[in-house]
Amino acid sequence: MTKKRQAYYSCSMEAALNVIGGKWKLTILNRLLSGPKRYGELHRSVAGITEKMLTQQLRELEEDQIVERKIYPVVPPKVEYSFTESGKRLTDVFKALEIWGSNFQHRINPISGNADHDKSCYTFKDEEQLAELTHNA
Amino acid sequence: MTKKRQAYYSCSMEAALNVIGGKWKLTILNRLLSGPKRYGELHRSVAGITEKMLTQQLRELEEDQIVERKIYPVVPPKVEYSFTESGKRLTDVFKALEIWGSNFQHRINPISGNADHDKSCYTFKDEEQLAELTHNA
DNA sequence: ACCATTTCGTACTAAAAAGTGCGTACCGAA
DNA sequence: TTCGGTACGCACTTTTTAGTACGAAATGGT
Repeated sequence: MTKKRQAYYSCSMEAALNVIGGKWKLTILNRLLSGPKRYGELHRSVAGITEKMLTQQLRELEEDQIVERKIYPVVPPKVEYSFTESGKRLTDVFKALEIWGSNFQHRINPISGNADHDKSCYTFKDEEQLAELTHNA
Repeated sequence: MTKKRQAYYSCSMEAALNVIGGKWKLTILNRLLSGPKRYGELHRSVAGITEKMLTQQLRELEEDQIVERKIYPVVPPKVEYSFTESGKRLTDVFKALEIWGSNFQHRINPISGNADHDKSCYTFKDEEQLAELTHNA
């Protein structure tokens, strides 16, 4: 059963949001940034996700051609997921979200001693760039 | 009744997505890009939205300090909504989403003669920049 | 013959988000 | 005194999304 989609988008932004908008998708995609991953690896590295949700989200990402699914004809099964070219281009979106989101969390919860709020899912090529952009407003 | 939020974000990207992730939020924010708008103006310009949803989404955006609500003490009531400074900084996120989403729609539905798919919700300061970025991959 | 391993499928349930419909306050004008 | 215009609030229903629980295939090793 493929995901229900809005019949109509008033603009491209909405289409993009729909693609990455699932509860687990950003986390899954983040894990794939460091290279292809097997189903089981993903399952272990995305804390709390059930197998059903993992499979479902991966299917949707595959359908949208964000990730590729490579099946090795072995037993027990081996399946690897990785970014497509189109998926790789989401990097700019991730960066923008990470920068704004980081500022947002500092503003909403400035005195939290909880370092969780500073976790960065996206690893910038240039870490200094993030630091700079993050604190200039 | 304020929106239920995830208790925990594994990273800032997720927090950001949560803020702009409502079904109508991108559209509403787009309308505000051209300046402050009254409740009624927004209602008329966002096709299909109900008053309940408009109010609800605006309340959430206000709570997250993305938009400001200015009440004029007149009868009948007059209320104006506009971006906060933090809200204005979402521009980078919008750009990234628009660029990627535009490519995505071309790829998913390339032969659609329907110009709807080309609607841009975000007006770039430099239109050429968009065109350039949109077609280079 | 039986078991372990890996990657799912699927019926069912629960929770969250969105949509419907109707009501309210305010005050000046007719 | 009733009416119009504006910006909502709220109870309820429907739709969508997420979670639970369990089952299945394939095959090499014991």
